[in-house]
Amino acid sequence: MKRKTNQRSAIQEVFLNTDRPLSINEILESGRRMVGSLNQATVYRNLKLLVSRGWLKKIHTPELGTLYEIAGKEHHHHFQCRSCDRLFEVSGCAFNERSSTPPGFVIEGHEVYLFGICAGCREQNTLT
Amino acid sequence: MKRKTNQRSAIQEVFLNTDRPLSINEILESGRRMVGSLNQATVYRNLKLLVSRGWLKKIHTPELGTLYEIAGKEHHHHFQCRSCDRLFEVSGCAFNERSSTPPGFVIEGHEVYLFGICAGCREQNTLT
DNA sequence: GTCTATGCAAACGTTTTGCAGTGGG
DNA sequence: CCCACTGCAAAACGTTTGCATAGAC
Repeated sequence: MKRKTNQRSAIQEVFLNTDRPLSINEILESGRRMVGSLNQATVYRNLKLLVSRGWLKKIHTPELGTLYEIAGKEHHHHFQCRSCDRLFEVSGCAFNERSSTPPGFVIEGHEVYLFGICAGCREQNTLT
Repeated sequence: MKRKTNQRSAIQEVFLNTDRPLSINEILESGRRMVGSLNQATVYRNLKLLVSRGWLKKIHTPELGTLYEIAGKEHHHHFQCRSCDRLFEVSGCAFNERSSTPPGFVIEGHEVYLFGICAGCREQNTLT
């Protein structure tokens, strides 16, 4: 049915070696270090496949565009640093779904995006 | 410096007449009812201007693409109905920023996206 | 040997830009 | 009368698709 290819394995490897959501270009660049011929179209096709398999999750942000992360992790949210423009994972959840539900609505899930300055950037600014 | 044009006024009018975030096409269609010649490029240019002025806010969702809403409203969040695919405003906020802050990070704001079934769609399904 | 997955290039939808002309101040 | 703003068309960008071929099984 589905064949195992070096390209797809490389793409999955890229995700297993990171702890934050990745952009297409980051995936393509890292993947090419493993499979030199790796093509953009192949990346797109495999990302779509892996999302439909439930292995990956798609994330959107206004500034960073589309990012992907491994699905099935523990419930968590995301933090976007407005200095280095990277998206980090934030563990835990301080959101109360029930108390936010408007009357008559059925809530099936939620996502939270935090933004500010990450620890690394904050340190650099302090030093200056 | 900045001139007042019928096109820009029409676009602002569109937002003042709605209570939910709008897509480019919704803005274009409604705007054309006021200024027939209204062009897509003009809409894009004015949306960008109004965002940079802080009059509008840009919102992104994976399924609905880019939407715009008036900025400066009371703090609120958004609910996306996975049946009718519309984005609603949800008042109030059940999110605790402080308890979600990873050590060393500085949080400046947050956004919450809820998804599920809106009251209208739920009613229809019940009737069936 | 079969048939899926790949690489390449063309196509696509959305957003941006260059340019000549319109119209607000 | 000036120059910001508009409309139009072309360009740019991210993503998808058609097709011939490489390579997994």
